[in-house]
Amino acid sequence: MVRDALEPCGAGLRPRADAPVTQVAHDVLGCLISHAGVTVRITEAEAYAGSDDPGAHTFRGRTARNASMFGPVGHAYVYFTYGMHHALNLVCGPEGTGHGVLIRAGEVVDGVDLARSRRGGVSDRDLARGPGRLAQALALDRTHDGMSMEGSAPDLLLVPATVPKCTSSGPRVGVSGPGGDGELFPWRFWITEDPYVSAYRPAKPRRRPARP
DNA sequence: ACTTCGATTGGCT
DNA sequence: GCCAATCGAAGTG
Repeated sequence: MVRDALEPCGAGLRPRADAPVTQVAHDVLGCLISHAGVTVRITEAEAYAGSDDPGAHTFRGRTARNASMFGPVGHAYVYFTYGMHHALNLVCGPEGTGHGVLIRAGEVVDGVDLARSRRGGVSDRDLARGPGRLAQALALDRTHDGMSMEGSAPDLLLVPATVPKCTSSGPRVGVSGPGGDGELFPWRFWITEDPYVSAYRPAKPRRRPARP
């Protein structure tokens, strides 16, 4: 079995609770994820490991915002950030650990017209190239936080497709502090040389306020 | 109650 | 390359 970190679940797949979150982030590459009439082939994902991971939203424990990350696998964590963007995670690991995989980018392979209308005339390459863009293409917002990937008609469907020829890993995007150290947490995974992978940007250094 | 800033994006220099 | 947008979560007092 090639994708050991995923298991059958209703009409599709879900992360295995006993699989390392990094392996899930790798194994979702090349899979198809569908919501609201659009299907995306996943090209890039990042692992976040709860209380073990200073870069994770769940590092400091459960809050109203991140509660769904502490739930069981087979559900999504969708959060709102920067006052305007949403991002999609798959809940991973044993219930209560707060582990998850951020789906960072992909190629729209079905429902292209719908995705274009949601994304307002950008190039097809940019329809879902980046976490905020991908969430917009899939029409995801906070109302979808906690949605199920299970059942015969799940809210979010993950299915296998062609396994990528070659994958790469490296530091996570936009993660500052200890969790941003690629040597400790090289937990961004992508399909090597795929044009639908987002551009890497280092975390912006924290600016100190000027003191008069 | 108040302040800071974010797992980002798009527009402009 | 640089920065404004935009708002709520989380941290501080």
